Amino acid sequence: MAVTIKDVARESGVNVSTVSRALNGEYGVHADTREHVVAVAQRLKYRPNRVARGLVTGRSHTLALVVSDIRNLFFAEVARGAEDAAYRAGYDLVLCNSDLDPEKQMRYGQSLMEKRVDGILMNSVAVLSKKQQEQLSGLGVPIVLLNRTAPRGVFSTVCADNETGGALAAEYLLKLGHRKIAHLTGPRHHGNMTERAKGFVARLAAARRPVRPVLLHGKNNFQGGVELAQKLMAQHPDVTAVFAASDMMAFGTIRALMEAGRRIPEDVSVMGFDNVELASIVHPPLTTIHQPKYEIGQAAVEILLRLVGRGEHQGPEHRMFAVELVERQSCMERKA
Amino acid sequence: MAVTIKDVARESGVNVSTVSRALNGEYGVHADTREHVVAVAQRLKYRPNRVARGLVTGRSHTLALVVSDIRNLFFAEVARGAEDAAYRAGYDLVLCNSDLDPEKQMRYGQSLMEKRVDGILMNSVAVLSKKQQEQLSGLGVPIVLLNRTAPRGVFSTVCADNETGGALAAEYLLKLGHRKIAHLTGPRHHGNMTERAKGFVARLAAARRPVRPVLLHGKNNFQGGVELAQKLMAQHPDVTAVFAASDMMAFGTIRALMEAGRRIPEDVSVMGFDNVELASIVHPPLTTIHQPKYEIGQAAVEILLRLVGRGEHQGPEHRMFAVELVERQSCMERKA
DNA sequence: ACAAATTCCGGAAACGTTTGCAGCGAGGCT
DNA sequence: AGCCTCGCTGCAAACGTTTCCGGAATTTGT
Repeated sequence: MAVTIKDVARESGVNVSTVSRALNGEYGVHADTREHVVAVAQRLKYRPNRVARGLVTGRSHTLALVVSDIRNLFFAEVARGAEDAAYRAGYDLVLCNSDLDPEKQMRYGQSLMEKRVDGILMNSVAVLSKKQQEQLSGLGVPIVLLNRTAPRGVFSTVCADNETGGALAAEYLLKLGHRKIAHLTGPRHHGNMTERAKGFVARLAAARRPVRPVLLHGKNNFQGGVELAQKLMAQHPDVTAVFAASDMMAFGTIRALMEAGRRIPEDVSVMGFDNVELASIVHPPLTTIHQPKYEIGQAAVEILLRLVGRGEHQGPEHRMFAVELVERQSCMERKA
Repeated sequence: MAVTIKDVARESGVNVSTVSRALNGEYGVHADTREHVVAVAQRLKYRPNRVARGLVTGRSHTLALVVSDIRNLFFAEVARGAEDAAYRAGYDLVLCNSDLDPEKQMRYGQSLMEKRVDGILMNSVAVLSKKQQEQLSGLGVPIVLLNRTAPRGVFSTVCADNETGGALAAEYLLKLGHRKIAHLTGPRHHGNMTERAKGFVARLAAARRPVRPVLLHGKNNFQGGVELAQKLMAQHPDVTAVFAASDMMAFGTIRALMEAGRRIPEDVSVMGFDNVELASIVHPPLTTIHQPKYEIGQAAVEILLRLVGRGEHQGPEHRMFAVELVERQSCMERKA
């Protein structure tokens, strides 16, 4: 059906190997013949079959991105950064949604392996058992994770400086004079969020007059924010500031607080984390910690590309991005 | 390196062809030998090389999704629906961001072709020239579009009933008593949005006392909404209701209106289209037209799968989803 | 009990590339 | 003038599967 390298070879009167070399710009083929072959290939609209090439070279020129849910704005940004970088390098990016389901995650790992992807970009392996993690790393394909992981040394990692992000939030709230503070965070095994919490409570504890925040765990999405905020109001009605571990959770807490008649920021200050586009859109505009999502995705595939470059994966690479506080209107000084 | 079918064959004392048949569950292999082969394969942790298989079968078990930008919430939803459906069928989904750039779009088409994807899910070909469109359809791979397209018959399509969506919006605003109405829409060649506009103005014109809305074209995102709203206030300060062609644009117009001191919905009613999750989150909660984004993505790959099923692509399929008005708090009756 | 049909399995071609190796001619060096 | 080198090209193997075809073994039918 399609025109193959053989057709080009026949049509231009040379051997397929010559065609291959000419088209791939290798040394050892005369300029004239190369020109001729290229011309014929163009005339025939020859398109190399990358599957066949992949079979012999062992490289598929494909990367995979497995996230919990692409509808999460954070991952959408990361995905865009990753895809752009992959595109520039001539790689494709296959998208996988794991919902953080261990079984799904492993099945994706297997399937991607069978398809011989050259590298995998994964948001977390925290939900996997030790054995499953080893199984993954034993797949022989470089993997970069989107959070710092416990067993450093096996996987590469790219992430924001979550810990100082948490510290920044604490500092800011402290500066505003808040003393009754809560932190609404995600599931317990969520690496990035635990780091945010860690930095947050550490900084609060290190204050001249230390404060111990209320800590609540829940789902990392809008609904989770709503639920946690309701719980918070029931259990600790006196908090004046809450730091949510993600913008989506912050949106949820704002919603719940408002519905309960609290004003933001007059009655309670709310902070988020991520700085998604919507953070500047909602009302009130959300004060939050910015992390460079697009750049994270980009950096991740760059690392991946380097890793696949040097055959057997050398030592993993790690990269951490700085975060910064972006001050908007969801926080204010504690009223005296 | 990896264990191949030959290893399994040698280890289990049968021919590779038998292994292949046994593992693929074909007829013509004794139950005992199949069992044995399967056991050996499992013991050796054999994973078939899908690249090799793809080379001979001509099927890569891969679909592609090319959207303008995955960060667009609409596409993120569609992508999730598509990926879920693909996953269920054992297919992979490669993600491409075109920015609606014709060149990028064509390059993706070529590249995906070379990789022998089995089908392509594309949001629009409107920016492509006639010739480019033919080139795409001549690629020999089924393509389904996310909007109704002019030259019906070549591509399959899946979309919401944008036209009656527009009509619903008109009807609603009319019912609320509005007479000075504006419609903020996207770029002129945006298929779905022109349909929305069409339904909208048609319904307004069909009213007992027909009204002709102000029509403004701009970018389909938050910033576009801001700009259009500003322009609108300058040119037609007397409008009492605006229908934005997407939720993101609606968010932008709300922002611009509020900053100009207008109250929503007391001074001006605002409607959107899409019903993204955020629509219920922002303040005020946005009245909008719901379209089933997830289901659209899902349906699109289902069609694709059917199309690749029957080898040479038969006639294209078309599917349209119903929309519905979801009433929240961004609209109210025109004050007498 | 013999022909025919059926079941099971092995051999080998094929898919479309890349790539190591060898051959061949021409040109440079001594 | 002979030899070596070097640039260019063809040949063929290899990548890991699937699948067509034919043969052997077994079952069925009469």
